[in-house]
Amino acid sequence: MLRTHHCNSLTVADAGKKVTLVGWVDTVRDLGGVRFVDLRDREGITQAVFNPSRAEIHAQAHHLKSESVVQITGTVVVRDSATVNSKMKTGEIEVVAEQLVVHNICQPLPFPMEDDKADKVSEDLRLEYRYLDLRRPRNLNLVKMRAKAAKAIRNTLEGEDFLEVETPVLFKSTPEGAREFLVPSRMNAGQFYALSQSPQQYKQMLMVAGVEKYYQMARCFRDEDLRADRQPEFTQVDLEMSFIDREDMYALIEKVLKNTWKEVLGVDIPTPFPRMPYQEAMDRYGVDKPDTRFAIEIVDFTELFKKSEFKVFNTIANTAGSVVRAINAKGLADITQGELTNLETIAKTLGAKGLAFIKAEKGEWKSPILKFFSDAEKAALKEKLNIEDGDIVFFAAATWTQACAILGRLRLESAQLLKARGKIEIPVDKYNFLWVIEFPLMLWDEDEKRFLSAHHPFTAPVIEDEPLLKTAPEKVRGRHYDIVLNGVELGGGSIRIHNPDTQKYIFEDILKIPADIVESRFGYMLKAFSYGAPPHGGIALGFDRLVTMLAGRSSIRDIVAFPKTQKGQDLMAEVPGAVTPRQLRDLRIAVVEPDTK
RNA sequence: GGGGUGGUAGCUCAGUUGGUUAGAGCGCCUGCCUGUCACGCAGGAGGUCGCGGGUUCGAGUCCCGUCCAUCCCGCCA
Repeated sequence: MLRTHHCNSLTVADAGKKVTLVGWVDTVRDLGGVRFVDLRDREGITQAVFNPSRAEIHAQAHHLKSESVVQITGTVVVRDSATVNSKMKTGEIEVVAEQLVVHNICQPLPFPMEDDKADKVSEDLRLEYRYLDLRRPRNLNLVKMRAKAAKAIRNTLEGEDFLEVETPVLFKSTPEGAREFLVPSRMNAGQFYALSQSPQQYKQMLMVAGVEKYYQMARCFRDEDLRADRQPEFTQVDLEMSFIDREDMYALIEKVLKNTWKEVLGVDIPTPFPRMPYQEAMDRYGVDKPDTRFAIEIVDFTELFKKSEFKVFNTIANTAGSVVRAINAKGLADITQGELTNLETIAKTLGAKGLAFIKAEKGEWKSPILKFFSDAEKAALKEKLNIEDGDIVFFAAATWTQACAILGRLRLESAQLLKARGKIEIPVDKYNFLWVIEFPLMLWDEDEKRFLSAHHPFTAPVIEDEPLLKTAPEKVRGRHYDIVLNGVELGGGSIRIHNPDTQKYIFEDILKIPADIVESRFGYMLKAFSYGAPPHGGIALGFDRLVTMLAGRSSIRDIVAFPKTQKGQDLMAEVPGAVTPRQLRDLRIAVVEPDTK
C-alpha cells in the first residue's frame, strides 16, 4: 500500500511517527507563509501542514487544486491547544509534510463538492459526473450502507441454511408480465431472449430440484417507464422455501428485516409485524400499501346518502359498485386556494368529477354543497368523521376503485400539507412495517373481458376459498403477502401452486390462456410439477427500495451507484448507444425508421 | 401516450409592464498574507439567456414548435 495510515486513524498516541497518507485534497488554506491541506480518503480527513522551511514542497502546495490526488509523507505532531479542531476526529493532531507526491491534478470542478451546495446542483449534471458526486462523503456513506445491508441480509439467510444460487438473466419472453428488454439471439436467427424480470420460474424449478431453501441477490430488468422509486434494472432479495406455509415466511422476513435494521442503523424494530387484509387496507387507507404513521382514515357514507336529497351523492350511492366516502384532514381548514385547486386537479386525474369539501371554521361549516345536506346527514358526518373547528373534509363519490384511489391520494397529500404546517409529524425514522395479506387472486379486466392474475398465476389460493375457483373466481383470496413499510411496498410473495392440475386449471380455465400457448410457455413447469414438486413459497424484497428506506431518502437513484435517468439513460457513460451496421447484420436486424407522426 | 414544474456565467439563482452595455454569491485566474480549518484581503476573466421559428421599431421577458431534466397518471404478471 502507498499509505501507512488512513485519514481518520491518527491520534495523539501517534505523535512523532513518520507516516504516509494518500487521498484527495479536500481544501487548501494558503496563508502565504504556512499552508494547510486537508487530505481526505474514504475514512476521513487529516490536516497536513506545509512550512516555508521546506521550500520545494511549500511552493508545490501553493498550486494544489481541490480534489487532486496526492501522497503526503510527514511526521505526526500534536497541535497547540489553541489550534485544536474539535469538530474533526483527527483534530488534535496534524501531519507536518516532508514529502509530497502529486498523483493526479484535478481540473476545475463542474460543480461544488460541499454538501450544502452540491445537494442543490441539478441531478443531471451530478449524474454526468457521478464519480465526483459519489466521492462526497455523504454519498459514499450510502454506498457503504448498501453494502452493509446486503451483508446483514446474507448473514441472516446463510444462518438459516439458505443456498445462494444464480439463475439465468437470459430468459425467454413472458408477455403476461412487465415489458421486457429483448436480446436478439445470433445463433438462433429471428429468436430472442428476454432479460429476466424476476427469477420466479427458475426458483420454483430449484424447489422441484430439492434445494429447499434458495436465495439470490437477483438483478432484474423491466422496460417500463421510470419513477423516483423505479429503475430499469434493480436488485431483489429473491428467495424461495419448500415445505412451508405463510407463517414461516412471515417469521423469516421479520427476522431478516429486524437483523438488517439492527446491523445498519442500530435500531431495534418490534416483531412480529401487524397484518392487515387487502380489503381493510383499501377501505381504510385507499391503497394496498398504507402509510400508518399518521391517523387520517377513510369513512364510508354510502348507506347514509342512499336516501339523500343531494342528487349527486344519492345517484352514486344507489349505483352498484359505487360508493360515497370521505376523509377528515384534521386541522387543514387553513388550506390555501392554490393548494385546494391542486388537490382538485389530482382528484380529477384519478376520475373524480370535482372535489366536494366541507370546511369547519369559527363554529360553522362552509361548503358549496352544504345546502343539500339534511340535519341528520350533517350530524352523522360530524360524528363519524369527528369534525371539529379547523378541519376540512374531502368527499369522493365514484366507483369503489376510483374512490380508493382518490381518497388514498388525498390522504397522502393532506398529510404532506399538515406536515409542512407542523401540525402532524411523519418521522422518517419511525418504521411502521405491515403485512398486507389476503389479496384477491384474480381481477376482472373489463377491456379484455377476462380474469387476470392480481400478482402472478403461480399464487396458490387460500385453502378454504379453493371451492370458489369453479364458481366465483373473483372471490378467491390468494395466499399472497406484501411487506409494506411507511407506505412503500418493500416486497411481495406467495405460497405457490405445486399441483400441476390446479396450475393448468388456473392457466386455461380461469385466465383463458389457450392450451397451446400454455404448453409453449409453461409446459416445462407443468411437467416439472408432475415429477414430485414440494409445497413451496417465496418472496422478493426490493433491495434498492429497502436501502432507500434505511437511508431515509426519497429517490432510489441516491442509493444506486450508477442510476439511469427517467429516459433510461446513463448520462455519464452515455448509455444506450448506437451500434454498427455490421452488428445489426450479424443479428439479422433491420432498422425501421421511427414513426414520425 | 397524457398532465405539472424547471432550463439565464463552471455552479446556485435574480432579472419589474417587452426598452441603454444581462447582474449577485460561490467557483476560476493573478497578487498579498506564518496557525488556518467554508482562512482572509485586493484585482481580473467568464454569457448564442436550452434549441428553432414567429409577433414587434425592439424579445431573457410574449406566442408556436422542439430538446433535456424531474414529479405524477397510464404502465410496473
